[in-house]
Amino acid sequence: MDFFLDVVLPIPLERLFTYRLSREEASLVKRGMRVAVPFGKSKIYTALTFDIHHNEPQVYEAKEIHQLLDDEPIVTEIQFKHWQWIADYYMCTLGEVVRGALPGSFLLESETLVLPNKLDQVDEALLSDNEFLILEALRHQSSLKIDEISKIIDRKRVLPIVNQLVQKQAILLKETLHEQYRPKMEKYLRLNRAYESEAELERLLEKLARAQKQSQALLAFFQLKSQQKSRVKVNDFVKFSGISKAVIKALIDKEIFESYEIRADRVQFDVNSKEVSQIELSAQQEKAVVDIKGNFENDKVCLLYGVTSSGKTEVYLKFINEVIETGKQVLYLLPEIALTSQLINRLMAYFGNKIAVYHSKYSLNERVEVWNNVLHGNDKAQVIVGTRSALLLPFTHLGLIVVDEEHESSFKQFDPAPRYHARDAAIVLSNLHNSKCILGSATPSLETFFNTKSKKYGIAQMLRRYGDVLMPEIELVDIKEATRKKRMKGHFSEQLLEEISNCLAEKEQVILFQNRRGFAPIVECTTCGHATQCPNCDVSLTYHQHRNQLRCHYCGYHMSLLQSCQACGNNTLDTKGFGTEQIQEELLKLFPEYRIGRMDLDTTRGKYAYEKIINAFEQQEFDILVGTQMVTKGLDFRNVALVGIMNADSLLNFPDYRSHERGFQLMTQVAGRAGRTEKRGKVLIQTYNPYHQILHQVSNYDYKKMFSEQLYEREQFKYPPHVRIIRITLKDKDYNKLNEASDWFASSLRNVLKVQVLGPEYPTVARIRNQYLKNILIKINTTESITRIKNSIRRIENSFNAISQYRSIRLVYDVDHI
DNA sequence: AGCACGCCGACT
DNA sequence: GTCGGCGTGCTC
Repeated sequence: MDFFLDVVLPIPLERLFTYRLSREEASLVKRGMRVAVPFGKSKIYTALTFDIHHNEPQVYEAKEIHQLLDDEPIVTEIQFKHWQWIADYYMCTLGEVVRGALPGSFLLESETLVLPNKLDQVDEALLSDNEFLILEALRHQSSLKIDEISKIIDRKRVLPIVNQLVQKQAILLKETLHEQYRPKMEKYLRLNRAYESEAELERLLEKLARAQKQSQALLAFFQLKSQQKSRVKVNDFVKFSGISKAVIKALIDKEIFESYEIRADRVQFDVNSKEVSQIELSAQQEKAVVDIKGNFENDKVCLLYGVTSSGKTEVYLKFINEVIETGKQVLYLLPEIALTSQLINRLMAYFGNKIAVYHSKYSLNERVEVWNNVLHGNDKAQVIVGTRSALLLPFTHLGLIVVDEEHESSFKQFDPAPRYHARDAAIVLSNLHNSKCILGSATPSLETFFNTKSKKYGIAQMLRRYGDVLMPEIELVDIKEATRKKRMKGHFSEQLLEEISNCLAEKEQVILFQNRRGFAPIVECTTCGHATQCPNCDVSLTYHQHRNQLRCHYCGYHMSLLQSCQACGNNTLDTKGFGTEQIQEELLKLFPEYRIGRMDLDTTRGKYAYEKIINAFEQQEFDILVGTQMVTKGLDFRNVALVGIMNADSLLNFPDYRSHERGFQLMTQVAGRAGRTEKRGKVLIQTYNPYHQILHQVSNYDYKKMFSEQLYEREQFKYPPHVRIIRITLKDKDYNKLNEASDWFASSLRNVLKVQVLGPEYPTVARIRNQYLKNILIKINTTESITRIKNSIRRIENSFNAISQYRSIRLVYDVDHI
């Protein structure tokens, strides 16, 4: 009987692909292994094995697989179920989830190599110039890659020429898979066993008497060996003895030393475990623990609503500790890597090397290692701290998921599919594992708080700060008035400047929050009002001072700043709006004797840039830190007495139903950075509109009022959590075609769905990378079957694609769009 | 998604 | 002519 294998390819295609298996392969294959399969004309792709069966496909000839890449599954059954849920719920393919889940180095692709064949028998007279060049190159190199050939003959389309040469039997093509993951090997040194006995050793030392360096090396080796009482690493030995590599090599060549390699674990931390020191909880924290446990007993997800610095982390630690004692795994999700360094140090102090970290700034190889450790249930990956993609790891026995800062919108994946919300997908995952789930926040998302109100989730509250430190005093500063009276210095009100001075005089630190990076968003001509636009996107370019450049934040286009206006030629360019860079600059002038740091996307590129800035600020190498959103994210600075929000209005005036909620969260979180020790901190919020209700709710710490007001508005205007939103984006570079097509799509939706359909509308940035965009919003009542709606959307999509002009238009679904 | 194939305008 | 651009269709 023949065997056939269905596989999932990491591409956005709905269906599985079927390959033929030999009997022997069939006996080896289990679901969830990687397999290399030929795909298309000549490529080899990595796929995941799904089902084995005997149903031979009728309409095509199944190809044979290329080779199995794993001995054991690297993906678990639960993962498949979870991924399938993600694909269904977020309207993408399983392949896209696979692509987002597997560390890139798991997904090998083939590369075509060109090899010489019967070069001597080729009649050179029959060769074109290009063909001759290729063969000439092959006389010197044993193989060539396609893009190398492209360089040699300086043209893009190489394949026709290569194929000609294959026909003339001058060359051969070979598809090669390159395994990208290499375990890191460490070199060790040992003494040849022949010299183990003392007699032999003495004879050896005599023999080396004239080779001074070599006998020194030998002695040093014994010294180190007795010190370490374990294997001797070559590198350690070199460092210890100062013996050169040449000497060591000579000894190896003489077969006195032997070198050998051991696979080292790439992901290593300095372990300074204090061994689970007892976690001391305050009465408030104890109470929260009890409340959470009560909810767990009813199998409920539990929200831990604790104000900033109420000590949520200790509560998590308590639960993590309990879970790992039962031998189960813990997943600790964070919105961004930014938070990890401080938190990891803390977790490590308690749990030592049971902590593993997983996020996108980790290298491919490191991610593979964490993946394997999780899959095999290794101790050293018992607690995973990571960003949303950590959710897709192969947990085998997950006991607890903590979603910290659950309100953060960065839990929702945006650009490539799968566009999943990590918080919601985490809850599904915890159900699949029968594990517990804690959501934590000082400013819960409306959705989550609403779910606690409707008793879907449980809630535990901590409304006082740890050690009963007072919440900082928040004051609103009316800069409209101050501007009118000409009492502003740049972007600073007198009041803010005064508070900063006081603070600095007391040797305390200041954080200033400005929700915009760069120097000034726009450079505008004051004569004609023209602002330079991006040629590829419908946005004005943003000015970045440090490179004196105008940049597009959407496509990365950049140009140097011109002296005069492109439109009218006048020399009257001026900046409008302001960013972190400009604030920093003004501060340098206002407080020349102090040190001013900046933290935003531009200063935190690179793997450790973040840590560096945070550490520097902690060590008080800066007096003032100017930053964007990043400074709000749960960082714990002891010595910050003052927080200034430069412009609250820019946080509230987004044309978006969530802007008030978000503004409240952002300001409350930044405010929480102030005065985390005994002394009461202070927060100044500069605004043109001091009567805004959100600002009052922020300054009174009135989350509940904000919640009820916003919830009411969401109800009135039909927004989540009262409805679900699916956003459909259509993209095309043909403006008219896009308009026509999106009208067609929207009216079909209206006809079929009988739910509210908004749009099509242009987004704020209506063109990105030369593609025009249009959005359609579908609002679905929570009582409605979302599956039914999605099926209808799919059917409409099929009809849409049946219209040939529309087929080229890209469709993007974003379920639960934020 | 990639990638080949095929048709069409822009240059060596 | 030849090359590369882009639209179209397919991938077991």
